[in-house]
Amino acid sequence: MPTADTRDRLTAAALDTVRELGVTAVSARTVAGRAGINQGLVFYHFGSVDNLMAEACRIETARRVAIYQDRFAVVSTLRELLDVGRQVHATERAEGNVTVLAQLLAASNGNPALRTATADALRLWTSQVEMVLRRVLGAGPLDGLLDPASLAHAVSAAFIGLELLDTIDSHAAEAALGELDRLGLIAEAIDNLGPVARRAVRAKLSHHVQTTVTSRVRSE
Amino acid sequence: MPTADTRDRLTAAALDTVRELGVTAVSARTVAGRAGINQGLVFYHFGSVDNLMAEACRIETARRVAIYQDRFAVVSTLRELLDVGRQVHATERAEGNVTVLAQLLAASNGNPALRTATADALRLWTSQVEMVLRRVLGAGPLDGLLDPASLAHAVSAAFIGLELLDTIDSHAAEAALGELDRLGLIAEAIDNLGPVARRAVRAKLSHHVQTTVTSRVRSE
DNA sequence: GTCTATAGCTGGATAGAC
DNA sequence: GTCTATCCAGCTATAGAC
Repeated sequence: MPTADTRDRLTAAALDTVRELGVTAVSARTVAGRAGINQGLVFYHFGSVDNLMAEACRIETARRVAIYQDRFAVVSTLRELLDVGRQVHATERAEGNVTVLAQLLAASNGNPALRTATADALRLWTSQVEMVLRRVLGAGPLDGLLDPASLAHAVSAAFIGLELLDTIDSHAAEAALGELDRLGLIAEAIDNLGPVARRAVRAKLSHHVQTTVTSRVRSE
Repeated sequence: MPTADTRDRLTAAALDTVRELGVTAVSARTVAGRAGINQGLVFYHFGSVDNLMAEACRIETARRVAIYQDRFAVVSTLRELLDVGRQVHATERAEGNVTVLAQLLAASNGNPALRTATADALRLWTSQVEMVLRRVLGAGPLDGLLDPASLAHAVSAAFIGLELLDTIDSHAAEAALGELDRLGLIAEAIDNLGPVARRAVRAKLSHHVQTTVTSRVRSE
């Protein structure tokens, strides 16, 4: 099946180009050249360079998310979530895939084809995170006070920003990630407080926060 | 002084282009055309398109940060910080300046001239955030357990990611921001706990977290 | 300082041979 | 399906008139 092979080589070459040179360096010529394939085939197989990028984004994200699915599935505490988060960050930074997503996200501005592809890709990540958060938060004292879906969006966005920061200042990104780690430990400590303190926190929270949650949910 | 006027018109037009069409749409022709100026002047005044973008980034960021400086200066509690954060997000989304920074950050990949400019620009924001965090955290029960500089990087990165997310899914970005708001309220509630609970939290935290902080600081 | 004109290049996209 | 050849648009950068 030589067709599939060519398509695969093109999507792989496109991702490599984004990783190493940034999205601005992507063109039918550079990508095809890297794949050792004629430039015209980009248009034969994908119609346009944007479509090639969109397809590559979809395929790669699905593949990466699938890799972590098993690890996400066994997370049940905040600390475990942080551990997995660190693993994902480390691996993805080495492989450069979150960077790819960040690049495509930026390039999606005023590019409808890419926009929907990156939105779909990001949703793959957030839905995974959301499932984990739902499980982790459901067991803790904050159950019902936070919205897992919204929090998942926040986490994903933070990850994207971190990966972008990493490309221009890796030291700062490393420090930031360590700090998030420490925030997680603090959250965990609060999670492990005795029942008296838990009730105190909940009492303080439930009024204002609960009303915020319900009003937001109602408006959706 | 007609020179400065032309330079200003070019940097302004460059930023407008990034805002409305994304960084990929920036070229000497599009920018100069928008400014109603001849294309060659980009090279006369700035030497290259990259340099124009870098300069525009520097100028604009300095201007935006200066606008919020007064507001940052009076922040002394976590809730006030969140309020200012919301204001910044709302204003910057309307004006599109954080989006510009996010775009340039992505475009900095493999572009040394832009890279240093965006790194400088981001540092302007983080140093502001750091000052505020130092003040806010110093008054709270977490004083000494968190590193304001690292946390400032994390906050800035999260903002960048949010603004990027906003361009492809504004609903998700809004939800994420609301959730961060709620996290802030929770933190504030903990901040306002009685002295007994405070001591309990600190006791839980201080061992593990403190050692993490000191080991990190020592390694720098 | 600003304009016109242009050289030289790269990129998107298509036609047609194989 | 893949390649060669090609057209055309748009881009960077410079030279030279004003």
